[in-house]
Amino acid sequence: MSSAPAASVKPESGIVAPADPLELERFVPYRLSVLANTVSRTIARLYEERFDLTVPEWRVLAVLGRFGPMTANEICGRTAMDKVRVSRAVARLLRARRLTRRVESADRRRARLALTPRGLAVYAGIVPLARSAEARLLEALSVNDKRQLERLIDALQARAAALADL
Amino acid sequence: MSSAPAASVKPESGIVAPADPLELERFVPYRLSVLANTVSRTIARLYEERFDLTVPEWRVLAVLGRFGPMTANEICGRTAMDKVRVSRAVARLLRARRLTRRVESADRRRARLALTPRGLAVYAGIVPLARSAEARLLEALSVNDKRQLERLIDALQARAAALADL
DNA sequence: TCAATTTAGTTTCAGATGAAACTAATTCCA
DNA sequence: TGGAATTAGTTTCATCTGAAACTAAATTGA
Repeated sequence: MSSAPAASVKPESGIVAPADPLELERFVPYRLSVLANTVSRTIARLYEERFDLTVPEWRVLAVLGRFGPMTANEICGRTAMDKVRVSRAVARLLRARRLTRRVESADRRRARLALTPRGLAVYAGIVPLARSAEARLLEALSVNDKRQLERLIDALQARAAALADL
Repeated sequence: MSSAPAASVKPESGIVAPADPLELERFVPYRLSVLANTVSRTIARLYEERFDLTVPEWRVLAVLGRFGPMTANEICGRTAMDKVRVSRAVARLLRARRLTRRVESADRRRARLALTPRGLAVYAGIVPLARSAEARLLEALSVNDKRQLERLIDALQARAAALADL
């Protein structure tokens, strides 16, 4: 593969290529994006078809399965999804009778969402698949590498969140 | 925040919650996804509006800027994007006169894509922004951390790619 | 030599997405 | 009080997305 002339253009244009062109394949934001997509798609394949479940729906099940009933708003906070995504995921889960929804009498804008037995069964079916997929991914790493990875992800996430709301 | 009862359901249903519910917030695939999205959106904000450019378009400019003219297919290989995405990004860049397209006479299915001066100017304008955004993100890490990060990303990417096409 | 297959790239279709507008309920405060 | 502002959640709209079907050109092989 030519790593040769790179960006060049008629000299008279006055515009010149950067002396040091950016190498996309070493650019950390790009690599993170490609990695996260590869991983996400691989894991999603485990449950999408088998359980007719989208990624946002799986996340909703995951937090309800772990923490018990809560409102859509609380789900937003625990899944890093915005309220539109959560609303749609919840709507679809309700249609499939995987959730119930009870308007709170204390504040009738809110509704408490809970897994039905059917929803719980889906959740219980996916958890081991998700765990083992994660384990297979991390097989590539030593115990220490895994510790480092967690630490680095946390540090970067904190930093990225700080930069995001500048 | 209740970390209390977690998934439970009418006992007579026969379905029980996993003894050890999955903790989404520690699940590596989830964390990678959230991190990559936070980073991507932050960086995209730098150029989306200012240059009226989408992420796929930026990737196309980035590889053409670095490697010089190539076909859409070669761009696919260098950007981890499928041909549909590349085709659309290229179409939009052509409309904006940021690229030229010359059908190859040797094989008239292919077309050689190249930056116009205008496209090169956009590329040259973004490169320093991208670099400095990456630098600010990585400020959180020590020199050694950065080395580790690159190594871990590479290892995970290789592993994820291997698992993806099982 | 020419029909079948492969390859490059585009278009179509059926969702998925987020921003912004919206509805309905609650809270705030003059 | 009661109108303004806030909050929970939904809908609308315009765009993005990937799978599959498609077009056109090149290659393969009987």
